[in-house]
Amino acid sequence: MIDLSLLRNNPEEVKANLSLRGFDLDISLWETLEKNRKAFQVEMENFQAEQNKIAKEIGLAQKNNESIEDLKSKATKISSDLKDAKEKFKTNKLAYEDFLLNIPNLLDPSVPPGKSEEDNELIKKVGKIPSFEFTPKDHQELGISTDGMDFEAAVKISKSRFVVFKNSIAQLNRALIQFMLNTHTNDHGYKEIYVPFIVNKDSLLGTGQLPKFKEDQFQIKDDENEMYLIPTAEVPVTNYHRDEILDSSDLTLSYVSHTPCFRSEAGSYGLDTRGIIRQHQFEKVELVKISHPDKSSQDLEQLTSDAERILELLELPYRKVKLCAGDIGFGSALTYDLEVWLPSQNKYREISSCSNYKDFQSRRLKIRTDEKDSKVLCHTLNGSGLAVGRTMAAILENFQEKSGSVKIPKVLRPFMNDQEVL
RNA sequence: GGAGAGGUGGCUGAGUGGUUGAAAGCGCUCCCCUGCUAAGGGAGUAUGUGGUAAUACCGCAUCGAGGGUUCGAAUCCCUCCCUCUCCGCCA
Repeated sequence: MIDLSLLRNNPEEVKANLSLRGFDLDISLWETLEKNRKAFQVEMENFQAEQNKIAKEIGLAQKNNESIEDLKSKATKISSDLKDAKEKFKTNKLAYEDFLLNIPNLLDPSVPPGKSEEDNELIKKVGKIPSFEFTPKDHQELGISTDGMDFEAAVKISKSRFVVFKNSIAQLNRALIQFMLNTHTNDHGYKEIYVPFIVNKDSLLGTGQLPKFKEDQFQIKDDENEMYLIPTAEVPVTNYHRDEILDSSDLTLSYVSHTPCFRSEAGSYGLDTRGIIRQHQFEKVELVKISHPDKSSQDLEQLTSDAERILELLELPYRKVKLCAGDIGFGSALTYDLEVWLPSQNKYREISSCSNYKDFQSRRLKIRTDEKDSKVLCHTLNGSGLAVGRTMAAILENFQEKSGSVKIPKVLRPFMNDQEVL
C-alpha cells in the first residue's frame, strides 16, 4: 500500500508517478472517498466520545444514588446515532480500502520509462551464447530422451502444466536445490528457513497478491478458512515478520527458502505450453531481505548479485535488465530481471526477478523498526535465487551435445555422485 | 476426533458490568542518594488511528478474532482461531 499522507497531501505527484506504469489514479474518486471518510470518522468518533462520557456519568450517578433516568434516555439516543454513524463509516471504509489496496507501488526514480519488456534497460550480458554445429533440441525433448521427464504421466495423475521428473533429472532437480541453498547459506550469509506451503488470506494481502491477483492463486477447499497454496516463498517468508517491530541492530535480515510454488496461470493459455517453463507447480529457491529503509537500495544490488552468482557458478549465459515502468510488478518500486539464455527459443528468458518493494509490503504487514524515538517501516526485498525448473531447462539446453547427452556443470557434480553427463 | 483448562501490556500476573488502557512485580529509561560494589528512593515506560505541518495537545480504537446483549463489556452470550493437559488416531 502506498503512503496515505502522500496521497492526501500530494495526489498529483502520486498520479504522475503511477501514470508512468500506465495506472490511472482517479483523484476525484479518491477525494470523494477521503472526504467521506473524514466526515464519517469524525462524526462517529464524536458520538463515541459522547457515549463514553455519558456512560461514565451514569456510573457515577448510580454510585451516588442519584436518578439516572434522564441520562439514560439521552444515552439511548446517542447509542442509536452512533450505530448509524458506524454503519455509514464502515460502508465507506470498504470502498476506501478497496481503492487503496488496488493502487500499485510508486516507482523508484531510476526506473526507465517504457511500455513493455521491449523497453527494459539492459544492464549487462554475462557468459557466451553457445553455438551448435547441430540443431539444438529443446529441454522437453532432452528430458524425455534421457528418460527424465514424463509429461503424459503428469496429465494422467493431475492435468496439463505439470511434469513428472525421473532418474537423473529428478536427481538434478534435487542437486540444484541443494547447491543453491548451500551457496546462499555458506557463501552469502542467508539464513535458511522452511515455511508452510499453505497460507491464509492475511498473508497474501500482506505481500500484495490479494486482492488484485486472486485469479492467479490456487485456493484450497477449506470450510472454515480462506487458504491458498503459496505462489512463491516470498509470501510465507516475508509474513514471518508480520506485526513485528524489529531491532534495528538485527537488520538487514536475509533469508533463503526452498519451496514449491503454485500458480493457476489463469489467462496464460497458449503461452509456453511446451516444456517446464510455465508450470502450475515448480521449485524455487527464494531470497528475501528485510532492510532498514536507508539500506534497501544497496541490499537490492547485493541480493541481485547473490542470485547472479548462481548463474555464474553454473556457467549459464545470462543478461541482467532493469524493468521499465510498464513491465514492473504491481508492488515493486524497482526490479532487476535476470534472464538466462535458452537456445531452443533463441532468446533470454526470465529466471529471477529481484525487487525492492520499499515500504509497500511492510505498510500492509506492519513490519517496522525502532529508530530513536519513533518507529519506521522496514523495506522488503525478494528475488529468486533461482527458479529451479527454468535453471534445469537452461542447463539441458545450453550444455547439450550432439549425441543428445548433457554435460553436468562442475559445481553440481558433488551433488550427483560425481556424474559428468546425463 | 473425545474430555478438560486457558488466551490480558516487553515478560510474569491481578482483574466477572461502571472514572480499568488496564493493579502488582520483573525488565527497561531518566533522575536522586550512597567515597567503589551491593543495596535504596523518585519519575517515566504499549500500538494504531483521527483532528493536525507536528514524535506538542486532544479524541477514538485495541485485553486471541469476529458478531451480539447493555446507557456502558477485559468482564455476560454466540461463532471461529490458537495454546496446554489427558485419551484416541497417526507420518
